[in-house]
Amino acid sequence: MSESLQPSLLAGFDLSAPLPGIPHMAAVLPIARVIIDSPVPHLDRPFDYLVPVELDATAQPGVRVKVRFGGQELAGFIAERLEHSEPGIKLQPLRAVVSPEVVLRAEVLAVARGVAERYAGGVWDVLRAAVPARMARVETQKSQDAKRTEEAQKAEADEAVVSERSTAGSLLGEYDGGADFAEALRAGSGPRAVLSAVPNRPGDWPALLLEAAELSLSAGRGALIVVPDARDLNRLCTYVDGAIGPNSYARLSAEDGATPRYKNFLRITRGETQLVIGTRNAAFAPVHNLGLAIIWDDADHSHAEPRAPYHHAREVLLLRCGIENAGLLVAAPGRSAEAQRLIRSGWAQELGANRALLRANAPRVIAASDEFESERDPVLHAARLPAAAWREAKAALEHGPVLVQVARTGFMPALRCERCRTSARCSACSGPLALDDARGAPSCGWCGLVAAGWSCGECGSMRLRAASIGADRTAEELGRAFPNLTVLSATGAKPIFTVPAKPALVVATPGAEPVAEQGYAAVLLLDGDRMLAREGLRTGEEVLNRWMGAAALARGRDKSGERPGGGTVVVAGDPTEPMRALVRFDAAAYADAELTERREVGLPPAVRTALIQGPATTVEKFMAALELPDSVRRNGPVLQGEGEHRWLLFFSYAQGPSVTAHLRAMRARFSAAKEPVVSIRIDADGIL
DNA sequence: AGCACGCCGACT
DNA sequence: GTCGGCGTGCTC
Repeated sequence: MSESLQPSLLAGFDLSAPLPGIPHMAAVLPIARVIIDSPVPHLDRPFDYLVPVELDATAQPGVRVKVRFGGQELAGFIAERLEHSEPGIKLQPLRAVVSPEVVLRAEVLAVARGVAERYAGGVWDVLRAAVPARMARVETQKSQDAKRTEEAQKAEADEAVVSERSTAGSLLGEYDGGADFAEALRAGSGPRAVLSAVPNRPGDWPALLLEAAELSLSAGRGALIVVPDARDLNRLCTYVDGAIGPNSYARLSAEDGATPRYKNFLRITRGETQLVIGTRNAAFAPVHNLGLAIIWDDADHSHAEPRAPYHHAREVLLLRCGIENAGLLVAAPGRSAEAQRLIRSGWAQELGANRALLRANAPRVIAASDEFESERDPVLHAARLPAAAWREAKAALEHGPVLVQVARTGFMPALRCERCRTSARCSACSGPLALDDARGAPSCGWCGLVAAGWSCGECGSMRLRAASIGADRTAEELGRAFPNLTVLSATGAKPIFTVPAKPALVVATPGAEPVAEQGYAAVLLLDGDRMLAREGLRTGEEVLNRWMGAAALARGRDKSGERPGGGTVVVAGDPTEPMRALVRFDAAAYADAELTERREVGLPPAVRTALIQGPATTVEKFMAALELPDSVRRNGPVLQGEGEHRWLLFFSYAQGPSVTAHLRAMRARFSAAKEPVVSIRIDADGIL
């Protein structure tokens, strides 16, 4: 304190300070380490501030604050309170505590930092996904609301337990190793497992997941279930509402709107509930003492965040389970290669379905490759229906609804010149032309411009034909093949969630399939060849997982008339490996074979990847500056449009942390040197 | 994005 | 000798 005179002397000269003398700071832990809201990579680190005495009580770790930073007011979170800061830095005081609610718990911050590190991104970008926007109203009105419903909720839950629980046995116990897994959960330890769900069990997958979650709750630990989208969320929530009551858990989804999202988030962070069900951002939900995290259908692309740093909910949960010593259950109708890798590496155990269980519950699967047979019947041909599929559908329609899975949405989602077959493009932006219904004019899929007087740029012809058939067109053609029958069309844009147990044809795109009340009597998978024709490393795996998702909606095969007209799945197309896997109903074996193959050729997910893209000169400088071991494979530069370069790095899981940390540090250096932004995407889907 | 600090030229 | 140009780099 030998310099104590100097600061006060300086403060005396500081005319901008409204009050004379030094403001009063908190007596203990006067330093707040703050994570600031800045998109600038080299500012992606905490900064220290002084805590004024009047903010001492509320400025706790995890609260939202306002701070002054380089001449501007920024939002931030307090990461921790400290006794001392780095010497030689003149600290600013905190400007304000926005709300005393602890919205960023220490474990969640640790997870966010881990995610930022793994994806070479900014912590704040992760936090934006992890912590919902504040809705000030919700904070005050909440508590009384919770009290009021508590009584009703208890009564409701008790009642539900009586009606549902008595009929439910152990669904987990049906899987190999499932009983041990359940026992570990009940004991409060954090077991890790992967399973492919057997369809047609009581309550279906929602019952299975809830059973696992409740085992964790029974051990006094929290549970978290992450599903891909609103459709699955609604299905799961409906089941859970019926089983244990609507107030026994918190639902967390960005699609529910800012107010309900924040309201439910507060219930979780205040510890009012330990069971959370939600979509991808719920992976960060501040569940107290998390004991089990569950991810449903991790192969679904909705689990990947579309904004930087493009993290995947499965990877978030993997990190989180390590940090919080919680269990993990990866469950799906199929199997992702990533999930298979967890089994292979011994990190997770496989809860296998034995053949007897599968035989009793899986639908019958038929491969139909008889193009020429349906070629003769113009109606079947127009509906792209192999004769075998038509026969099965016709028989199944006696007993219930039939699902038809097609690749694309719309009516004619792509058009081409009738004469020379050049694909039809928009004259303004070169986007693909599409037709929405039988009568309308073609319009651009990108800019929406209506192409009234189209003529082919190659040959001058003015006539168009369909390059692909969408769900709506298929529905129309099927209506002709099956007259007097209800034909429904379900797509992402026009969703249908459930259909009654009555004869009907339900045409749907992958992921948009409605659930049939007592299962579909038949499921027709029509566009396999088209879906498999798409370029891409993971096409086969994706198609199989989409098929498995739809096949899981079919009834089980005939069991002594208990369910008349047991479920049949017909898959149309040329015989392929994914098709054989579907017939065996064994996505795990397929994923395992895929993983073996990827390991041999050194491609993801047997290895990890980093995609580096940006202005050519900057990217080349960036690549030259990287100091990575020779074992990191480099692929590039690939020209990417106007003056853009793209590189791809391949590295092992063991190298992962050091590689992503290095990329992150290098990006910060370039940012500080005012170089243009280099985009980095780690383990991006669909790039190969 | 602002703000301080710094090195050089013009003017008192 | 002092004031002020804006260029570079840091921001608790």
